[in-house]
Amino acid sequence: MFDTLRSHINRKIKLSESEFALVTTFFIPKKLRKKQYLLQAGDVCKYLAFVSKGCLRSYSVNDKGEEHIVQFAIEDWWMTDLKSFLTNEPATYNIDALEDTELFLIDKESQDKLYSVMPKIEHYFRILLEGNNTAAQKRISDFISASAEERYLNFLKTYPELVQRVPQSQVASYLGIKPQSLSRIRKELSEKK
Amino acid sequence: MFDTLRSHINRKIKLSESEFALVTTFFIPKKLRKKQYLLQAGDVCKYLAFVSKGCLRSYSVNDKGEEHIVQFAIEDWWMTDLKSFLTNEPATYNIDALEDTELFLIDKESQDKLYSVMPKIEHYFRILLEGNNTAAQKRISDFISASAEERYLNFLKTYPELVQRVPQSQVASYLGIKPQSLSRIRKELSEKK
DNA sequence: GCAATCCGTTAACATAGGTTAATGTGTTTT
DNA sequence: AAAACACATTAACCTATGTTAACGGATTGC
Repeated sequence: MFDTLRSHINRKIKLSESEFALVTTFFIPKKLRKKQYLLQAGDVCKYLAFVSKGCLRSYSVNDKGEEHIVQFAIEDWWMTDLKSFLTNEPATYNIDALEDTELFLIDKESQDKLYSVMPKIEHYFRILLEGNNTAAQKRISDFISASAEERYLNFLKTYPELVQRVPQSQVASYLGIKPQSLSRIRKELSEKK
Repeated sequence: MFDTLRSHINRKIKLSESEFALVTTFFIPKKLRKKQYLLQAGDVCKYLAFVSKGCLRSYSVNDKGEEHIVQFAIEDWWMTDLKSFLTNEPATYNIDALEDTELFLIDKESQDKLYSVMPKIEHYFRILLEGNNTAAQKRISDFISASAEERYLNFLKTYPELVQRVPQSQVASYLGIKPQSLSRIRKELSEKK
């Protein structure tokens, strides 16, 4: 049941059978159908989610109704609206499923309790957060200094699995451009080479 | 000497006098003159730096020689090239001082040792990383969905101190636009209202 | 105190990406 | 099987931001 989570945690820290058995008691399994929400903007984000199978996206919707994808999460990724999760403020992002998806959820209180009964888990999340920070840094760097075409090429290189799995319009949204523009960029790229 | 660091840490966790005295032994004080480098791209980033006084910036330089500011750090902020610091790979960013600056430095081994002798410090950094992640999320969100004008207004609101302290051209670089464009945007804003 | 440099402004022109709208195709719903 | 929908493509036109270049005031260095 918790195999995916277990092997992900074991890649960063070492836990015994019984320690991991204890860890699992803090998580709630949950399945989402394609298009189903895990979180809607305005609600408080109560859970941090580990994707065991499937694909999620988090996105904002502005006053014109335009969606902008902030993050994708496939197998072995964690997803939440971190700010809302940490502060209990209403979420600014929506999270929903791009495919039928299986998750393990943990709420903030359980997580804090887990930290205190098993400090190695805080260590695990600290390492995870470091990785997230470097990835975010990279993405910001890209937005500051790269053109849409360069960002698309970087995306292809960094997340080749995702390109196969999510509609092109969703990739465009993640890159901060319109689907028509991505289509044009792809055409130009194919003409170049 | 370590007052600024102490009060910053004490805002997140509680340390006794003697605990904090131990913590300080892990840090190296350092002063930088304006324009002096803390890190040059290509070198390995050995230190995580706490700004006690002054102002740093981290930035990339592309093949055309254009600089793009990834982050500012004033009093009470931490600065590093996180990826290089964690992996010992050559840094992709430069870090230098925009003002005469006073720092406390810690290297990776010292930090890891500090985590093990004082787990509360790992807790402190975990909380710090969470805050960093939410700020990065916000900035990415801004790049995906906001115009240069909106990003500038957000910057004014979020970092009013910085607008006073750093040259406008540096703010433009942080926003991902050219100084001339920021100048034009400011003009349009002043005409509107 | 003078020269050099940095910094912000402005303006004319260029371009990447947005907008609108039409078309085709495959997929879901009924 | 038909209708409705989701998704990608293309094209003509529009706009925000980039580019190049010139100017002037302020600051820094000698």
